[in-house]
Amino acid sequence: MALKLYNTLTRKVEPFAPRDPGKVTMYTCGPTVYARAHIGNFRTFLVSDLLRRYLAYSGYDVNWVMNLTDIDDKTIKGANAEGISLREFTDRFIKSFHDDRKTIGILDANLYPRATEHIPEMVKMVEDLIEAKHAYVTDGSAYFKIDSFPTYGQLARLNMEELRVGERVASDEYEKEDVRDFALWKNWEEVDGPVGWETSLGKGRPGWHLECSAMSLKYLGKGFDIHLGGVDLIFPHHQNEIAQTEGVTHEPLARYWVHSEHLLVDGQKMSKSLGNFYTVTDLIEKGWKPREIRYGLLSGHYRQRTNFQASGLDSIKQALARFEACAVNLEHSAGQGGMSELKDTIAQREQEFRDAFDDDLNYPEALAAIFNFVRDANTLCQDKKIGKPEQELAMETMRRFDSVLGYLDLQQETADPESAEIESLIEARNEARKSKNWSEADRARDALTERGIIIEDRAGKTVWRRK
RNA sequence: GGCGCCGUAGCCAAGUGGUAAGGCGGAGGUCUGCAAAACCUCUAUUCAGCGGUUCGAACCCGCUCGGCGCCUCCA
Repeated sequence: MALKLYNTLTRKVEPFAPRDPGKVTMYTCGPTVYARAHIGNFRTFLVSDLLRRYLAYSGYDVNWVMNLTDIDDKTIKGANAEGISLREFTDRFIKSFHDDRKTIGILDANLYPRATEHIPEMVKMVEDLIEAKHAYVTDGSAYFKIDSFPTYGQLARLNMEELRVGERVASDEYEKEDVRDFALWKNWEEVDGPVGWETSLGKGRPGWHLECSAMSLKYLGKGFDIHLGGVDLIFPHHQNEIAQTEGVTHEPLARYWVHSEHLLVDGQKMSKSLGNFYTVTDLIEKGWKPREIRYGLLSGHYRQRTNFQASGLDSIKQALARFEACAVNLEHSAGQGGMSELKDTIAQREQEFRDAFDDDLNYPEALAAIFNFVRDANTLCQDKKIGKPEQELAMETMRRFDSVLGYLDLQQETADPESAEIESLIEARNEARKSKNWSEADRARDALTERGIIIEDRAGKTVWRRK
Protein backbone atom coordinates (compact mmCIF):
# COMPACT_ATOMS: atom_id res chain seq x y z
CA MET A 1 0.00 0.00 0.00
CA ALA A 2 1.19 3.48 -0.74
CA LEU A 3 0.24 6.76 0.86
CA LYS A 4 -3.31 7.98 0.45
CA LEU A 5 -4.48 11.39 1.60
CA TYR A 6 -7.87 12.96 2.06
CA ASN A 7 -8.10 15.85 -0.37
CA THR A 8 -10.44 18.64 0.67
CA LEU A 9 -10.77 19.63 -2.97
CA THR A 10 -12.42 16.34 -3.94
CA ARG A 11 -13.63 15.27 -0.49
CA LYS A 12 -12.08 11.89 -1.11
CA VAL A 13 -9.13 9.87 0.09
CA GLU A 14 -6.84 9.73 -2.94
CA PRO A 15 -3.61 7.89 -3.76
CA PHE A 16 -0.75 10.31 -3.36
CA ALA A 17 1.52 10.87 -6.34
CA PRO A 18 3.89 13.84 -6.30
CA ARG A 19 4.34 16.24 -9.19
CA ASP A 20 7.97 15.20 -9.56
CA PRO A 21 8.79 11.56 -8.79
CA GLY A 22 10.61 11.14 -5.50
CA LYS A 23 10.16 14.78 -4.50
CA VAL A 24 7.39 16.33 -2.47
CA THR A 25 6.64 20.02 -2.22
CA MET A 26 4.47 21.17 0.67
CA TYR A 27 3.28 24.51 1.98
CA THR A 28 1.79 25.17 5.39
CA CYS A 29 0.03 28.36 6.39
CA GLY A 30 2.09 29.45 9.35
CA PRO A 31 1.44 31.77 12.27
CA THR A 32 0.43 35.41 12.26
CA VAL A 33 3.16 36.79 14.45
CA TYR A 34 1.30 39.25 16.66
CA ALA A 35 1.37 37.10 19.82
CA ARG A 36 2.86 33.87 21.03
CA ALA A 37 1.26 31.03 19.08
CA HIS A 38 -1.09 28.81 21.11
CA ILE A 39 -1.26 25.03 21.24
CA GLY A 40 -4.11 24.97 18.73
CA ASN A 41 -1.79 26.58 16.19
CA PHE A 42 0.87 24.07 17.07
CA ARG A 43 -1.47 21.15 16.63
CA THR A 44 -1.82 22.17 12.98
CA PHE A 45 1.91 22.67 12.56
CA LEU A 46 2.48 19.31 14.22
CA VAL A 47 0.29 17.63 11.61
CA SER A 48 2.47 19.13 8.89
CA ASP A 49 5.54 17.96 10.77
CA LEU A 50 4.12 14.46 11.05
CA LEU A 51 3.33 14.30 7.35
CA ARG A 52 6.73 15.66 6.44
CA ARG A 53 8.44 13.13 8.72
CA TYR A 54 6.44 10.25 7.29
CA LEU A 55 7.18 11.33 3.73
CA ALA A 56 10.89 11.43 4.59
CA TYR A 57 10.60 8.01 6.23
CA SER A 58 8.97 6.78 3.02
CA GLY A 59 11.96 7.90 1.04
CA TYR A 60 10.76 11.17 -0.41
CA ASP A 61 12.90 14.24 -0.68
CA VAL A 62 10.67 16.85 0.96
CA ASN A 63 10.69 20.58 0.38
CA TRP A 64 8.55 22.21 3.05
CA VAL A 65 7.75 25.91 3.11
CA MET A 66 5.91 27.60 5.95
CA ASN A 67 5.07 31.28 5.78
CA LEU A 68 5.16 33.83 8.56
CA THR A 69 2.38 36.41 8.37
CA ASP A 70 4.07 39.54 9.64
CA ILE A 71 1.68 42.10 8.17
CA ASP A 72 -2.03 42.28 8.96
CA ASP A 73 -4.39 44.30 11.17
CA LYS A 74 -3.18 42.71 14.38
CA THR A 75 0.54 43.08 13.77
CA ILE A 76 0.08 46.72 12.74
CA LYS A 77 -2.05 47.43 15.76
CA GLY A 78 0.42 45.75 18.10
CA ALA A 79 3.46 47.53 16.72
CA ASN A 80 1.79 50.92 16.69
CA ALA A 81 0.46 50.46 20.20
CA GLU A 82 3.99 49.95 21.45
CA GLY A 83 5.38 52.60 19.21
CA ILE A 84 7.95 50.28 17.68
CA SER A 85 8.52 49.22 14.12
CA LEU A 86 6.50 46.40 12.59
CA ARG A 87 9.76 44.57 12.08
CA GLU A 88 10.82 44.84 15.69
CA PHE A 89 7.37 43.81 16.89
CA THR A 90 7.05 40.76 14.67
CA ASP A 91 10.66 39.63 15.17
CA ARG A 92 9.80 39.03 18.79
CA PHE A 93 6.98 36.61 17.98
CA ILE A 94 8.87 34.92 15.20
CA LYS A 95 11.50 34.09 17.75
CA SER A 96 8.95 32.73 20.23
CA PHE A 97 7.35 30.71 17.45
CA HIS A 98 10.66 29.06 16.62
CA ASP A 99 11.53 28.51 20.26
CA ASP A 100 8.21 26.78 20.90
CA ARG A 101 8.20 24.71 17.72
CA LYS A 102 11.69 23.45 18.42
CA THR A 103 10.65 22.61 21.95
CA ILE A 104 7.95 20.23 20.74
CA GLY A 105 10.10 18.69 18.03
CA ILE A 106 8.76 20.32 14.89
CA LEU A 107 11.67 19.94 12.53
CA ASP A 108 12.96 22.88 10.52
CA ALA A 109 11.08 23.64 7.32
CA ASN A 110 13.25 24.42 4.33
CA LEU A 111 12.09 28.01 4.32
CA TYR A 112 10.07 30.44 6.46
CA PRO A 113 9.31 33.31 4.10
CA ARG A 114 7.95 36.54 5.56
CA ALA A 115 5.16 38.43 3.85
CA THR A 116 6.88 41.79 4.24
CA GLU A 117 9.87 40.51 2.29
CA HIS A 118 7.70 39.70 -0.73
CA ILE A 119 5.89 42.95 -1.41
CA PRO A 120 7.15 43.20 -5.03
CA GLU A 121 5.98 39.67 -5.81
CA MET A 122 2.56 40.46 -4.39
CA VAL A 123 2.25 43.74 -6.25
CA LYS A 124 3.18 41.97 -9.47
CA MET A 125 0.47 39.39 -8.85
CA VAL A 126 -2.14 42.09 -8.29
CA GLU A 127 -1.08 43.79 -11.51
CA ASP A 128 -1.39 40.52 -13.37
CA LEU A 129 -4.84 39.95 -11.88
CA ILE A 130 -5.96 43.43 -12.91
CA GLU A 131 -4.59 42.75 -16.39
CA ALA A 132 -6.52 39.47 -16.49
CA LYS A 133 -9.71 41.31 -15.43
CA HIS A 134 -9.89 39.34 -12.18
CA ALA A 135 -9.27 42.45 -10.11
CA TYR A 136 -10.10 46.14 -9.98
CA VAL A 137 -8.96 49.19 -8.07
CA THR A 138 -11.21 51.51 -6.08
CA ASP A 139 -10.01 54.36 -3.88
CA GLY A 140 -6.45 53.07 -3.88
CA SER A 141 -7.40 49.53 -2.87
CA ALA A 142 -7.44 46.50 -5.15
CA TYR A 143 -10.09 43.81 -4.92
CA PHE A 144 -10.50 40.40 -6.43
CA LYS A 145 -13.70 40.17 -8.42
CA ILE A 146 -15.15 36.82 -7.46
CA ASP A 147 -17.69 36.85 -10.28
CA SER A 148 -14.74 36.54 -12.64
CA PHE A 149 -13.78 33.19 -11.14
CA PRO A 150 -16.54 30.66 -11.90
CA THR A 151 -15.47 27.98 -9.43
CA TYR A 152 -15.22 30.40 -6.50
CA GLY A 153 -16.58 28.67 -3.40
CA GLN A 154 -15.76 25.18 -4.63
CA LEU A 155 -13.14 24.31 -2.01
CA ALA A 156 -15.58 24.90 0.83
CA ARG A 157 -18.59 23.66 -1.16
CA LEU A 158 -20.21 27.03 -0.80
CA ASN A 159 -22.83 28.14 -3.22
CA MET A 160 -22.08 31.83 -3.60
CA GLU A 161 -25.58 32.55 -4.86
CA GLU A 162 -27.13 31.26 -1.66
CA LEU A 163 -24.83 32.92 0.81
CA ARG A 164 -26.61 35.00 3.35
CA VAL A 165 -24.97 38.14 2.25
CA GLY A 166 -25.02 40.94 4.74
CA GLU A 167 -25.23 38.91 7.91
CA ARG A 168 -21.54 38.32 8.42
CA VAL A 169 -19.99 40.56 5.85
CA ALA A 170 -18.40 43.72 7.13
CA SER A 171 -20.47 46.66 6.01
CA ASP A 172 -17.71 49.25 6.10
CA GLU A 173 -16.10 48.10 2.87
CA TYR A 174 -18.75 49.74 0.73
CA GLU A 175 -16.32 50.76 -1.93
CA LYS A 176 -16.24 47.20 -3.24
CA GLU A 177 -18.28 46.45 -6.34
CA ASP A 178 -19.65 43.36 -4.66
CA VAL A 179 -19.57 42.81 -0.91
CA ARG A 180 -18.22 39.31 -1.47
CA ASP A 181 -15.12 40.56 -3.27
CA PHE A 182 -11.98 40.41 -1.15
CA ALA A 183 -9.04 42.78 -0.76
CA LEU A 184 -5.78 42.16 -2.58
CA TRP A 185 -4.21 45.46 -1.67
CA LYS A 186 -5.37 47.86 1.02
CA ASN A 187 -4.99 51.59 0.70
CA TRP A 188 -2.97 53.22 3.51
CA GLU A 189 -5.10 54.57 6.34
CA GLU A 190 -4.42 56.79 9.32
CA VAL A 191 -4.44 53.88 11.78
CA ASP A 192 -1.65 52.18 9.84
CA GLY A 193 0.72 54.83 11.09
CA PRO A 194 4.23 54.27 9.74
CA VAL A 195 3.30 50.95 8.15
CA GLY A 196 2.90 51.05 4.39
CA TRP A 197 4.69 50.53 1.09
CA GLU A 198 4.87 52.96 -1.82
CA THR A 199 4.18 50.85 -4.87
CA SER A 200 2.73 51.12 -8.33
CA LEU A 201 -0.60 50.35 -6.68
CA GLY A 202 -0.20 53.34 -4.42
CA LYS A 203 0.76 53.52 -0.76
CA GLY A 204 -0.69 50.67 1.20
CA ARG A 205 -0.21 47.07 2.20
CA PRO A 206 -1.14 43.61 0.97
CA GLY A 207 -4.35 41.81 1.84
CA TRP A 208 -3.96 38.74 4.00
CA HIS A 209 -4.47 36.03 1.40
CA LEU A 210 -2.07 37.37 -1.17
CA GLU A 211 1.18 36.44 0.55
CA CYS A 212 0.48 32.71 0.41
CA SER A 213 -0.32 32.84 -3.29
CA ALA A 214 2.78 34.85 -4.12
CA MET A 215 5.19 32.94 -1.92
CA SER A 216 3.99 29.42 -2.62
CA LEU A 217 4.19 30.14 -6.34
CA LYS A 218 7.64 31.66 -6.01
CA TYR A 219 9.18 28.89 -3.94
CA LEU A 220 7.25 25.78 -4.92
CA GLY A 221 6.04 26.59 -8.40
CA LYS A 222 2.85 25.85 -10.25
CA GLY A 223 0.80 22.90 -9.10
CA PHE A 224 2.92 21.98 -6.11
CA ASP A 225 1.97 18.90 -4.12
CA ILE A 226 0.42 19.52 -0.73
CA HIS A 227 -1.07 22.61 0.85
CA LEU A 228 -1.84 22.33 4.55
CA GLY A 229 -3.58 24.38 7.18
CA GLY A 230 -6.33 24.32 9.78
CA VAL A 231 -9.94 23.68 8.74
CA ASP A 232 -10.87 27.26 9.46
CA LEU A 233 -8.66 28.36 6.60
CA ILE A 234 -10.63 26.44 3.99
CA PHE A 235 -12.84 29.46 3.58
CA PRO A 236 -12.08 32.15 2.83
CA HIS A 237 -8.29 31.99 3.01
CA HIS A 238 -7.53 28.97 0.88
CA GLN A 239 -10.36 29.64 -1.51
CA ASN A 240 -8.96 33.10 -2.06
CA GLU A 241 -5.46 31.76 -2.55
CA ILE A 242 -6.83 29.48 -5.25
CA ALA A 243 -8.62 32.34 -6.97
CA GLN A 244 -5.54 34.56 -6.92
CA THR A 245 -2.99 32.01 -8.03
CA GLU A 246 -5.13 30.30 -10.61
CA GLY A 247 -6.31 33.62 -11.93
CA VAL A 248 -2.70 34.19 -12.93
CA THR A 249 -1.37 30.71 -13.71
CA HIS A 250 -4.52 29.02 -15.05
CA GLU A 251 -3.28 25.87 -13.37
CA PRO A 252 -4.31 24.24 -10.09
CA LEU A 253 -2.50 25.89 -7.19
CA ALA A 254 -1.86 22.62 -5.33
CA ARG A 255 -2.60 18.96 -6.01
CA TYR A 256 -3.72 17.97 -2.51
CA TRP A 257 -5.35 20.12 0.17
CA VAL A 258 -4.89 18.74 3.65
CA HIS A 259 -6.73 20.33 6.55
CA SER A 260 -6.40 19.47 10.20
CA GLU A 261 -9.34 19.70 12.56
CA HIS A 262 -9.23 22.00 15.50
CA LEU A 263 -7.99 21.20 18.92
CA LEU A 264 -10.42 21.30 21.81
CA VAL A 265 -9.07 21.91 25.27
CA ASP A 266 -10.90 20.14 28.09
CA GLY A 267 -13.77 19.48 25.70
CA GLN A 268 -14.27 23.06 24.67
CA LYS A 269 -13.07 25.53 22.15
CA MET A 270 -9.96 27.15 23.50
CA SER A 271 -10.54 30.68 24.69
CA LYS A 272 -9.02 33.04 27.16
CA SER A 273 -12.34 33.62 28.89
CA LEU A 274 -12.77 29.90 29.59
CA GLY A 275 -9.33 29.75 31.10
CA ASN A 276 -8.30 26.92 28.81
CA PHE A 277 -6.02 28.91 26.54
CA TYR A 278 -2.46 27.62 26.59
CA THR A 279 0.81 28.24 24.86
CA VAL A 280 3.66 25.74 24.82
CA THR A 281 5.44 27.86 27.39
CA ASP A 282 2.40 27.82 29.68
CA LEU A 283 2.39 24.04 29.66
CA ILE A 284 6.12 23.81 30.31
CA GLU A 285 5.58 26.07 33.30
CA LYS A 286 2.80 23.78 34.48
CA GLY A 287 5.25 20.91 34.49
CA TRP A 288 4.64 19.32 31.10
CA LYS A 289 7.70 17.92 29.38
CA PRO A 290 8.14 18.74 25.69
CA ARG A 291 7.42 15.28 24.42
CA GLU A 292 4.35 15.03 26.64
CA ILE A 293 3.00 18.14 24.95
CA ARG A 294 3.82 16.69 21.56
CA TYR A 295 2.08 13.42 22.43
CA GLY A 296 -0.97 15.17 23.81
CA LEU A 297 -1.39 17.46 20.84
CA LEU A 298 -0.89 14.71 18.30
CA SER A 299 -3.20 12.12 19.85
CA GLY A 300 -6.17 11.47 17.66
CA HIS A 301 -6.54 11.47 13.91
CA TYR A 302 -5.74 14.79 12.26
CA ARG A 303 -9.20 15.07 10.66
CA GLN A 304 -10.90 14.50 13.96
CA ARG A 305 -11.33 17.12 16.61
CA THR A 306 -8.81 16.22 19.25
CA ASN A 307 -9.50 16.90 22.86
CA PHE A 308 -6.44 18.03 24.78
CA GLN A 309 -7.04 17.45 28.44
CA ALA A 310 -4.93 19.12 31.04
CA SER A 311 -5.85 16.22 33.32
CA GLY A 312 -4.50 13.71 30.82
CA LEU A 313 -0.89 14.30 31.73
CA ASP A 314 -0.53 11.22 33.95
CA SER A 315 -1.89 8.95 31.26
CA ILE A 316 0.51 10.46 28.73
CA LYS A 317 3.47 10.12 31.08
CA GLN A 318 2.68 6.44 31.57
CA ALA A 319 2.33 5.78 27.85
CA LEU A 320 5.64 7.46 27.07
CA ALA A 321 7.31 5.67 29.96
CA ARG A 322 6.50 2.43 28.14
CA PHE A 323 8.66 3.46 25.20
CA GLU A 324 11.44 4.47 27.48
CA ALA A 325 11.23 1.30 29.56
CA CYS A 326 11.41 -0.79 26.42
CA ALA A 327 14.63 0.90 25.37
CA VAL A 328 16.06 0.35 28.86
CA ASN A 329 14.95 -3.29 28.82
CA LEU A 330 16.68 -3.84 25.50
CA GLU A 331 19.81 -2.15 26.75
CA HIS A 332 20.03 -4.36 29.83
CA SER A 333 18.91 -7.58 28.27
CA ALA A 334 21.40 -10.37 28.70
CA GLY A 335 20.19 -13.09 26.37
CA GLN A 336 20.92 -14.55 23.00
CA GLY A 337 19.57 -16.24 19.94
CA GLY A 338 16.25 -14.54 19.22
CA MET A 339 17.19 -13.01 15.90
CA SER A 340 14.64 -14.79 13.73
CA GLU A 341 11.80 -14.05 16.13
CA LEU A 342 12.87 -10.43 16.39
CA LYS A 343 13.00 -10.10 12.62
CA ASP A 344 9.51 -11.58 12.36
CA THR A 345 8.02 -9.12 14.78
CA ILE A 346 9.80 -6.16 13.19
CA ALA A 347 8.50 -7.15 9.77
CA GLN A 348 4.97 -7.49 11.06
CA ARG A 349 4.82 -4.38 13.21
CA GLU A 350 6.55 -2.15 10.73
CA GLN A 351 4.09 -3.27 8.07
CA GLU A 352 1.25 -2.33 10.40
CA PHE A 353 2.94 1.00 11.07
CA ARG A 354 3.23 1.77 7.34
CA ASP A 355 -0.29 0.60 6.54
CA ALA A 356 -1.60 2.90 9.23
CA PHE A 357 0.23 6.01 8.08
CA ASP A 358 -0.40 5.21 4.44
CA ASP A 359 -4.10 5.27 5.21
CA ASP A 360 -4.47 9.04 5.42
CA LEU A 361 -2.03 9.37 8.30
CA ASN A 362 -3.84 7.16 10.76
CA TYR A 363 -1.66 8.09 13.66
CA PRO A 364 -3.62 6.29 16.43
CA GLU A 365 -3.37 3.03 14.52
CA ALA A 366 0.33 3.55 13.88
CA LEU A 367 0.82 4.08 17.58
CA ALA A 368 -0.97 0.81 18.23
CA ALA A 369 1.53 -0.94 15.93
CA ILE A 370 4.39 0.53 17.90
CA PHE A 371 2.91 -0.43 21.26
CA ASN A 372 2.56 -3.95 19.90
CA PHE A 373 6.20 -3.89 18.88
CA VAL A 374 7.13 -2.69 22.37
CA ARG A 375 5.26 -5.60 23.91
CA ASP A 376 6.89 -8.08 21.55
CA ALA A 377 10.34 -6.68 22.26
CA ASN A 378 9.74 -6.73 26.03
CA THR A 379 8.64 -10.35 25.79
CA LEU A 380 11.82 -11.26 23.92
CA CYS A 381 13.84 -9.52 26.62
CA GLN A 382 11.98 -11.46 29.27
CA ASP A 383 12.64 -14.72 27.43
CA LYS A 384 16.35 -13.86 27.32
CA LYS A 385 16.42 -13.81 23.56
CA ILE A 386 17.96 -10.39 23.12
CA GLY A 387 21.74 -10.37 22.77
CA LYS A 388 24.05 -7.75 21.35
CA PRO A 389 23.06 -8.08 17.66
CA GLU A 390 19.36 -8.32 18.51
CA GLN A 391 19.65 -5.28 20.74
CA GLU A 392 21.18 -3.25 17.96
CA LEU A 393 18.54 -4.27 15.45
CA ALA A 394 15.69 -3.59 17.87
CA MET A 395 17.04 -0.16 18.81
CA GLU A 396 17.55 0.71 15.17
CA THR A 397 13.87 -0.17 14.60
CA MET A 398 12.79 1.98 17.52
CA ARG A 399 14.78 4.89 16.15
CA ARG A 400 13.20 4.41 12.74
CA PHE A 401 9.71 4.53 14.23
CA ASP A 402 10.74 7.53 16.23
CA SER A 403 12.00 9.38 13.19
CA VAL A 404 8.29 9.77 12.44
CA LEU A 405 6.90 10.10 15.96
CA GLY A 406 9.63 12.30 17.38
CA TYR A 407 9.39 11.31 21.04
CA LEU A 408 12.79 9.86 21.81
CA ASP A 409 14.40 12.88 20.20
CA LEU A 410 12.89 15.05 22.86
CA GLN A 411 14.42 13.22 25.78
CA GLN A 412 16.49 15.60 27.79
CA GLU A 413 19.90 13.99 27.65
CA THR A 414 21.48 16.67 29.76
CA ALA A 415 23.28 15.39 32.82
CA ASP A 416 21.22 15.58 35.96
CA PRO A 417 22.88 18.01 38.40
CA GLU A 418 22.21 15.68 41.31
CA SER A 419 23.31 12.52 39.58
CA ALA A 420 26.50 12.04 41.60
CA GLU A 421 24.57 12.30 44.83
CA ILE A 422 21.87 9.94 43.58
CA GLU A 423 24.43 7.44 42.37
CA SER A 424 26.10 7.39 45.76
CA LEU A 425 22.77 6.77 47.52
CA ILE A 426 22.14 3.90 45.13
CA GLU A 427 25.63 2.60 45.83
CA ALA A 428 24.97 2.70 49.56
CA ARG A 429 21.74 0.79 49.06
CA ASN A 430 23.44 -1.86 46.99
CA GLU A 431 26.10 -2.30 49.69
CA ALA A 432 23.30 -2.86 52.19
CA ARG A 433 21.63 -5.33 49.85
CA LYS A 434 24.83 -7.29 49.47
CA SER A 435 24.97 -7.80 53.21
CA LYS A 436 21.22 -8.52 53.22
CA ASN A 437 20.56 -5.51 55.41
CA TRP A 438 17.08 -5.01 53.96
CA SER A 439 15.89 -2.33 56.34
CA GLU A 440 18.91 -0.18 55.54
CA ALA A 441 18.42 -0.84 51.80
CA ASP A 442 14.76 0.14 52.00
CA ARG A 443 15.62 3.28 53.90
CA ALA A 444 17.99 4.29 51.13
CA ARG A 445 15.30 3.66 48.54
CA ASP A 446 12.71 5.62 50.50
CA ALA A 447 15.11 8.55 50.63
CA LEU A 448 15.38 8.42 46.85
CA THR A 449 11.64 8.04 46.40
CA GLU A 450 11.09 11.15 48.46
CA ARG A 451 13.25 13.05 46.01
CA GLY A 452 11.17 11.79 43.09
CA ILE A 453 13.65 9.15 42.01
CA ILE A 454 12.41 5.76 40.90
CA ILE A 455 14.97 2.96 40.92
CA GLU A 456 14.84 -0.37 39.15
CA ASP A 457 17.11 -3.33 39.86
CA ARG A 458 18.09 -4.78 36.52
CA ALA A 459 20.34 -7.71 35.82
CA GLY A 460 23.55 -6.70 37.57
CA LYS A 461 22.77 -2.99 37.58
CA THR A 462 20.41 -0.54 39.26
CA VAL A 463 18.98 2.09 36.94
CA TRP A 464 17.15 5.21 38.04
CA ARG A 465 14.90 7.85 36.58
CA ARG A 466 12.97 10.84 37.71
CA LYS A 467 9.26 10.45 38.20
C1' G B 1 -31.52 29.02 5.46
C1' G B 2 -27.08 26.26 2.98
C1' C B 3 -22.82 22.89 3.61
C1' G B 4 -20.69 19.46 7.05
C1' C B 5 -18.90 16.72 11.51
C1' C B 6 -19.28 13.85 16.02
C1' G B 7 -21.71 10.35 19.89
C1' U B 8 -17.40 3.17 20.67
C1' A B 9 -15.45 0.27 28.00
C1' G B 10 -14.23 4.23 34.16
C1' C B 11 -11.11 7.86 30.82
C1' C B 12 -8.52 8.73 25.92
C1' A B 13 -9.03 6.62 21.05
C1' A B 14 -8.85 3.39 16.15
C1' G B 15 -12.09 0.53 13.26
C1' U B 16 -16.80 2.43 8.60
C1' G B 17 -20.31 -4.35 5.69
C1' G B 18 -17.63 -10.33 8.03
C1' U B 19 -18.28 -10.65 13.83
C1' A B 20 -14.82 -4.70 18.75
C1' A B 21 -6.86 -2.09 17.65
C1' G B 22 -3.97 0.50 21.06
C1' G B 23 -2.95 3.64 25.53
C1' C B 24 -4.33 5.01 30.64
C1' G B 25 -6.94 3.18 34.87
C1' G B 26 -8.77 -1.31 37.63
C1' A B 27 -8.55 -6.88 39.33
C1' G B 28 -5.70 -11.41 39.73
C1' G B 29 -1.03 -13.96 38.71
C1' U B 30 4.55 -14.68 37.37
C1' C B 31 9.34 -12.54 38.45
C1' U B 32 11.77 -9.85 42.75
C1' G B 33 14.74 -9.89 49.68
C1' C B 34 10.74 -6.26 49.17
C1' A B 35 9.82 -2.95 45.26
C1' A B 36 9.96 -0.91 40.35
C1' A B 37 9.75 -2.24 35.37
C1' A B 38 8.27 -6.25 32.40
C1' C B 39 5.23 -10.40 31.06
C1' C B 40 0.46 -13.40 31.37
C1' U B 41 -4.98 -13.48 32.31
C1' C B 42 -9.38 -10.71 33.02
C1' U B 43 -11.81 -5.73 32.47
C1' A B 44 -17.60 -3.30 25.74
C1' U B 45 -22.11 -10.36 23.86
C1' U B 46 -21.49 -4.68 22.30
C1' C B 47 -20.59 0.55 19.40
C1' A B 48 -26.54 7.30 21.71
C1' G B 49 -31.85 5.36 20.75
C1' C B 50 -35.56 3.25 17.40
C1' G B 51 -36.73 1.19 12.73
C1' G B 52 -35.06 -0.62 7.75
C1' U B 53 -31.67 -3.02 3.90
C1' U B 54 -28.51 -7.56 4.10
C1' C B 55 -26.83 -14.38 4.91
C1' G B 56 -24.31 -10.78 8.04
C1' A B 57 -24.47 -3.71 10.35
C1' A B 58 -20.59 -0.01 15.17
C1' C B 59 -20.06 0.49 9.87
C1' C B 60 -25.28 1.38 4.57
C1' C B 61 -30.44 3.97 4.64
C1' G B 62 -34.40 6.65 7.49
C1' C B 63 -36.08 8.91 11.83
C1' U B 64 -35.21 10.56 16.95
C1' C B 65 -32.12 12.37 20.96
C1' G B 66 -27.55 14.77 22.41
C1' G B 67 -22.89 17.62 21.27
C1' C B 68 -20.43 20.75 17.52
C1' G B 69 -18.04 23.27 13.01
C1' C B 70 -18.11 26.49 8.56
C1' C B 71 -20.97 30.21 5.53
C1' U B 72 -15.28 36.77 4.51
C1' C B 73 -11.18 37.67 12.47
C1' C B 74 -9.50 32.47 13.14
C1' A B 75 -4.50 26.74 13.19
